[in-house]
Amino acid sequence: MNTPAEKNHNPSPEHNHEKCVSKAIGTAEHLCVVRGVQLTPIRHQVLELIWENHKAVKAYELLDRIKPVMDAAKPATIYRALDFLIEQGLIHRIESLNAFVGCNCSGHQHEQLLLICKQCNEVEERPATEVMQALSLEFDQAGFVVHSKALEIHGICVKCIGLNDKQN
Amino acid sequence: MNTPAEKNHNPSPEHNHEKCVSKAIGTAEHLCVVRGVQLTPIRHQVLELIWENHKAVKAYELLDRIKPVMDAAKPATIYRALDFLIEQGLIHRIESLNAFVGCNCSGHQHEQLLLICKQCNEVEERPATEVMQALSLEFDQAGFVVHSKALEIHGICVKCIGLNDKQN
DNA sequence: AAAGCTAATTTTATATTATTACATTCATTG
DNA sequence: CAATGAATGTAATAATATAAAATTAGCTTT
Repeated sequence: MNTPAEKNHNPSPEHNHEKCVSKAIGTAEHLCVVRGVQLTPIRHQVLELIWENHKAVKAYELLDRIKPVMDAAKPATIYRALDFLIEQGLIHRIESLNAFVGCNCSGHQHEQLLLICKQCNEVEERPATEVMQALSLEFDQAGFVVHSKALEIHGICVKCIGLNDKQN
Repeated sequence: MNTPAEKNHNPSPEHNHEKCVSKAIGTAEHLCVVRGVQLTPIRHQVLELIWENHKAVKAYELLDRIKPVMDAAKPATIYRALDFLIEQGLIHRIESLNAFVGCNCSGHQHEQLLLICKQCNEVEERPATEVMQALSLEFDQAGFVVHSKALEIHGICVKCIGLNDKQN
């Protein structure tokens, strides 16, 4: 029998996460320079922790994980870093989990459809163009002026379905 | 100058709220009988409080509002009632606000698009059929099996836009 | 270098939201 | 009417998030 941790370790053979992270961090660094904002050590650290994987991560988990490196870290330390990263569009806040996840859509449409797997906790972002168009029509019909969207879907991702099937 | 409360009082001339509430409560009572579940006094009370208006309301606000009637009420009292009402599809939980709102779509597709006004705090539910269809396609493409959806849009509703325009 | 400015951080405290656990009571129904 | 499961009462605490004031670090202006 697998431990929960093992069960939730769900690598995709074709996914090179090292590359994925370095791209995300690189883009973040570049964007901050371009925008004249500071990706300070704390912010950089938090962003790296978030990018350790593609799973939704909680603020206090980040706090625990940053403490070995930054003993003085307090909730406010984390929340301020998260606020900054969200403002800069470098991470998403997942409202329905009170959690956070790295965003790899910087520069494009930032508000995407989030598919959140209950089993492995990984989050897939999808631009979902048709959905967004249908939403726009809906807003027009309602006369509603949008400021922000939370489009969060919970279920089981394709990788976990595959794993589950194999087990039977 | 208006007080915030006055500013946020935003009645629609064509909306008969008394009728609206009695319909919602009536439907709830009926559904609970049909389903063989108990709409106990506490649950009924909480449902009525939620239906006082169409605004998103917080759990601890409900707690404060129920105390005059039920002095013994504690957080668990409210959260248990809310859990029941959500299970029965009689209210929605608004994930991005940690708040709740009455649901008038019982019997139909329960998961609807929620348009949440930042100014008056009212929530409009919309079936948004085209959006839902586009979402289904997206899930199929992703191979994702959906358990639940949170589709929450924040912005300014058509009534508030009208009011704001008049003020200029 | 000193003074002044701003953004960022530290620190402490506290507010807000939600759950757990266990005792008790209530409502059926066998 | 006793047994059972559902609902409630109660206390404590966990989990999430923010506020506010003091301090620091890095600039820039003189």
